[in-house]
Amino acid sequence: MTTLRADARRNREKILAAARELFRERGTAVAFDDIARRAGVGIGTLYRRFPDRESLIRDVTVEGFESGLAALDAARAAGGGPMAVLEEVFRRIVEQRDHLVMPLIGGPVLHDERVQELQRAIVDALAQVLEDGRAQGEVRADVGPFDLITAAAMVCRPMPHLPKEAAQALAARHTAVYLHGLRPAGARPLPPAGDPSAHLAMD
Amino acid sequence: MTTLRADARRNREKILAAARELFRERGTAVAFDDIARRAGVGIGTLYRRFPDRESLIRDVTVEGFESGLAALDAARAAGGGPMAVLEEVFRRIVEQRDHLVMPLIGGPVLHDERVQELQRAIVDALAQVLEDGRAQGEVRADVGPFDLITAAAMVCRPMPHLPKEAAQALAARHTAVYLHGLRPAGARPLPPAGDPSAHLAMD
Amino acid sequence: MTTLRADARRNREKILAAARELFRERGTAVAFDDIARRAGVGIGTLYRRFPDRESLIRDVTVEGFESGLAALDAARAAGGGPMAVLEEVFRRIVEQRDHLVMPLIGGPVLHDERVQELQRAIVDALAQVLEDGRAQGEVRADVGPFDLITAAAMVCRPMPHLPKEAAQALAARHTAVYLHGLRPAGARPLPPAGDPSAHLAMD
Amino acid sequence: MTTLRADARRNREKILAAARELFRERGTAVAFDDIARRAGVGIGTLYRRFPDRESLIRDVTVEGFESGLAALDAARAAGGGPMAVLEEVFRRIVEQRDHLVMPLIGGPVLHDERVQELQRAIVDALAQVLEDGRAQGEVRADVGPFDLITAAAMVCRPMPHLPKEAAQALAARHTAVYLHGLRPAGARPLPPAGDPSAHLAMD
DNA sequence: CATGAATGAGGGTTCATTCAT
DNA sequence: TATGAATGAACCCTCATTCAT
Repeated sequence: MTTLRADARRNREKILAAARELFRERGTAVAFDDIARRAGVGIGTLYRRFPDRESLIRDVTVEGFESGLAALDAARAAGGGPMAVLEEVFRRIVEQRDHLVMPLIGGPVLHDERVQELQRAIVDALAQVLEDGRAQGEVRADVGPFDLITAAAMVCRPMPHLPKEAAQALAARHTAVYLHGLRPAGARPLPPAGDPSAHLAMD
Repeated sequence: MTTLRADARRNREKILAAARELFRERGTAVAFDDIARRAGVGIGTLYRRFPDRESLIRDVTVEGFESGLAALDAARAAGGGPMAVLEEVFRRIVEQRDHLVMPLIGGPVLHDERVQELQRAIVDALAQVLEDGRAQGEVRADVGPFDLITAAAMVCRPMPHLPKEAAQALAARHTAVYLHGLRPAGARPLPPAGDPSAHLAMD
Repeated sequence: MTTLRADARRNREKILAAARELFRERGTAVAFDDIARRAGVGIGTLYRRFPDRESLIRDVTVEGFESGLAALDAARAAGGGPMAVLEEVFRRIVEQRDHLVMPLIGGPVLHDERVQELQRAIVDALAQVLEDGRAQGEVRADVGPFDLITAAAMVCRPMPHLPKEAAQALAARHTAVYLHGLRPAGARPLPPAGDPSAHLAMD
Repeated sequence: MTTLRADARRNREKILAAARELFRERGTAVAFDDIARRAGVGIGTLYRRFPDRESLIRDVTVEGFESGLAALDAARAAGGGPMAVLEEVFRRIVEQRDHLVMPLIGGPVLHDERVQELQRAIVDALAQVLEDGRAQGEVRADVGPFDLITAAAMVCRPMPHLPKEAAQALAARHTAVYLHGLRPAGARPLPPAGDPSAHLAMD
């Protein structure tokens, strides 16, 4: 996969875009024929590029992670206190939620190297933000990066029977309440977390 | 469905139990043969009792709603302030989360009468709890029953690649933060909700 | 498979007959759809009865062995000296050669119990005939049962590009020369055989 | 095919070698991709050199015939009586049997000119050997060149489930008995042959 | 009523063949 | 000329559904 011929590269992009849409609309079990049709390529091309469903899911997942990490970087670059950063991250994520396939913690995709690399970058950045938040008294101390990843995955998960706007509104409201819940005032400690770092993947 | 023969009734229960388990393990698209096998009945029997997938999903959904409503009633009966009631409801729900198929707002199941009846009962009870919460200054004013239903559905959704305990821990932590976010102090207003009552269903 | 329903049994026979024909016409890689069509059953029925190609090949093989054993028994029952018995066996086999799927020595089917049982019966019967032949000076001493099985398999193998009569004539002529070669007069010893009993299967 | 560029010629040889191996290992229906891969050329190159499967089979067949003819010539050159010649021919053939794709009588390849030319040369040479054999009383009179070609094809056919040595041993033993059967002493006449010259081809 | 056999539509996958690079 | 990407027909197999026992 070092360098792909120009047309092959274009096809790869079209397939990934189609898969992302259809995964969200109908789940990751969607028919390969349909993905190929929407991408405008032959079924054989899809199989040449992605020999099995797992590899397609993997690559869509990687893209989701990359978007998430980009949102995080952008939010931090925009400045503001730690809470403002978190709000901005989630605003961006919810905004794109139906172009995103946000991995949940755990699953086979975890074994992929690129996925792990992205995961680590995200965990590190979030840990930093949370650390700042704690230092400035804006964020409760018992919340960790995996809680935030879980929350992001939850509000990104498809709600197949709702119109896009309704789903987005519900996700935004849920997010707002959750973020408000991150503030320390009067908080009782959270239940223990186990070791969430053992898992990270798509739904 | 007025009165079923004793053995027929037993079969119905076995099928529903098997479906509930398999829906959670592998999704609602699971093969009917497998449901029949796990239930220990013939495939013909399954079809006699549930002529199509929709009707099976519907009945499992109804059971989920009934559990939710029961949890709600039990929590209210246990007494305590409104916030204590909500905490107790969610504690019960998370506890049973992998025996529950919790419907999200919206979807075809909405057209069923029994489902609507349960939905209304749940909405009414939640509205009452929230009303009390507002009156006592424990709960922010801009949260409605559908936000809570959404939250409950979210934390109940399957996380197929995680061991039960890990999923339950994540759900409990998420719930705790969310509930803490329901308190009014320092809250900024939520984004608008549209009309969520137009939808109610399973994932 | 203890007792099959009457119609299921009939279908099984039709499938086996179709498979036998098509295996001979086009090889064991023939399309399952075609087998089902020729048998006059649905593809699903074929799969229910024979979950994979191996099991279908196995059962056709068993039938081939059974025919071979039957030919052997009939020939021995018909009486005559050992050489007359062998001639009669091969005459019968060549006669039915295009209804037969004659296993060659070696292959995965060997692991099947029924196949091994038939193999042993055939080997024993042939060993007896050869023993008699040796005793009466009609058959050379260095030929064993596996040589005869090999010869039978060879003359039964399909010759796809020849009309049935031409194939049968060539097989009959080859057989006649081979059997003539079994007589001891002037024979030089055969090359060593290794351990042929380690193998037995279809082509 | 007048004169091929040096590298093109090399490619042609590599493809033929790969095809010969794979035909024997997995049959003539083997995937073209696999042949190209084993030959170390692109699939396009394979198609440029052999526009269809038939032409590839034809050329492998021609090579088989050429080897057979060479074995025949070498055996005759080695001298000895007619029977010694036949024994030497078959010894050589069996020895190389798993590098040989030996055509059976009949089939589409027959229409190729080079194939017919080789066939005629082989038939003529065998006829001569048999004629000598008859004259010297070493070979029965009712055997013709096509019987020998059939025998050679039979003992060369792949036995996919047997290790090379086992297959070779069985073939050598079968050949020895068959050749012994060619001697006239006490022979009963063979069944009639039809007109075998109407057919000649690969399995 | 319960059972499980039969059916065939549809989705998964391979591979022969063409064609752009 | 060599390459390998793209294509789609054809085969494999599962499974929802019907129906005979």
